[in-house]
Amino acid sequence: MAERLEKDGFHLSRTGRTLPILLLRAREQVMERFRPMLAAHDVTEQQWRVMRVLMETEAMDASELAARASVLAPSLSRILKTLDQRGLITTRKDEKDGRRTLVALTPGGSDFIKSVAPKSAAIYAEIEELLGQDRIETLLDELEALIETLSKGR
Amino acid sequence: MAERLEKDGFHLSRTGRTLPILLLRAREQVMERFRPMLAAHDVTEQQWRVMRVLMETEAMDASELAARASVLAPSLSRILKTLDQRGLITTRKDEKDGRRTLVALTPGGSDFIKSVAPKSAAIYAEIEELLGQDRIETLLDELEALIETLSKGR
DNA sequence: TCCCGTTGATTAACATGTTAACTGAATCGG
DNA sequence: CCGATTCAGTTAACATGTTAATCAACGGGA
Repeated sequence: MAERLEKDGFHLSRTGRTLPILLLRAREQVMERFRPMLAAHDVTEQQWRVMRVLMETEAMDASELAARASVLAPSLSRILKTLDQRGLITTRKDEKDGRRTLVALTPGGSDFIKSVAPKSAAIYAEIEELLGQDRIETLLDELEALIETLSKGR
Repeated sequence: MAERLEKDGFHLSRTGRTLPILLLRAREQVMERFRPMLAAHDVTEQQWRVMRVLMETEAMDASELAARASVLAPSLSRILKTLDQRGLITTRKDEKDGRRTLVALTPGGSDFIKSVAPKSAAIYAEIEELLGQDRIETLLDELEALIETLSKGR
């Protein structure tokens, strides 16, 4: 049973020991290690994520891209505009369905990722060394289970 | 060992199976359950967090408040301005140290939290029921360990 | 074919995240 | 006591999060 605060007749979990806060702080600690690298290459975390997803699977429509990169549609619209202006991606209309926007990396975008990827991998390896790969895998499994359970549960 | 992508001579962990993404998605799934309640009371997630922290320990300076609520100082400045205008908190200068701003809930702010807290607790209870308290505690422990390790590790 | 509800995407409006610059207050060293 | 430095907080500027509104393209049914 989680520790509780009992005060003035109401109770709440201690703020510092709740899923929302600890998930936020954990993510913050992880991202802190990537931030200098991302800043050095003048890309935001979200822009990097979008390009990485595109690298994994050539072209795709904006909806799928948003879902895979965990970015909301309005944010993606702005991000794509920025990346397009920088020549890192291109967009075109889907000829089968005029509503969809197909997005793809340009050769320059692909080169960009390939040049930065080793640094990203190195940082992730540092984290793996600090935490231990087993513990990370366990944690990833539990996070996936949480996501699965909450996304379906009632 | 984490699964890897090998493509064009570079490799990265699969985007969908990394700490940054899964921590983000897990938090998103959790928050999704609180959002309707927060919106119904016209407070943002961060505003709610700030007030909850204030409820736990009467008054405190802005720096400590920011740290406990996991909000950056610039965001906190804006949040405090908003909450002050709504009459939910008050601020005053620390007489011992003129640089510090002391923040406290107003009686109205305290009442607000007490009135909303039961709904928040009910939602958290739902989540506990879906996931199981044991698994949540385990997850919270692992997240705390991750935070501890990464915040100190080199 | 035409109407209409749905869907993919963008835009708008406001709040927060993020970094840097800036202000005022406290502190340290000479 | 003073000047330089450090510290707490705010402001600025830009990017993203979040919800709602908007718009064009689809698609089904009368």
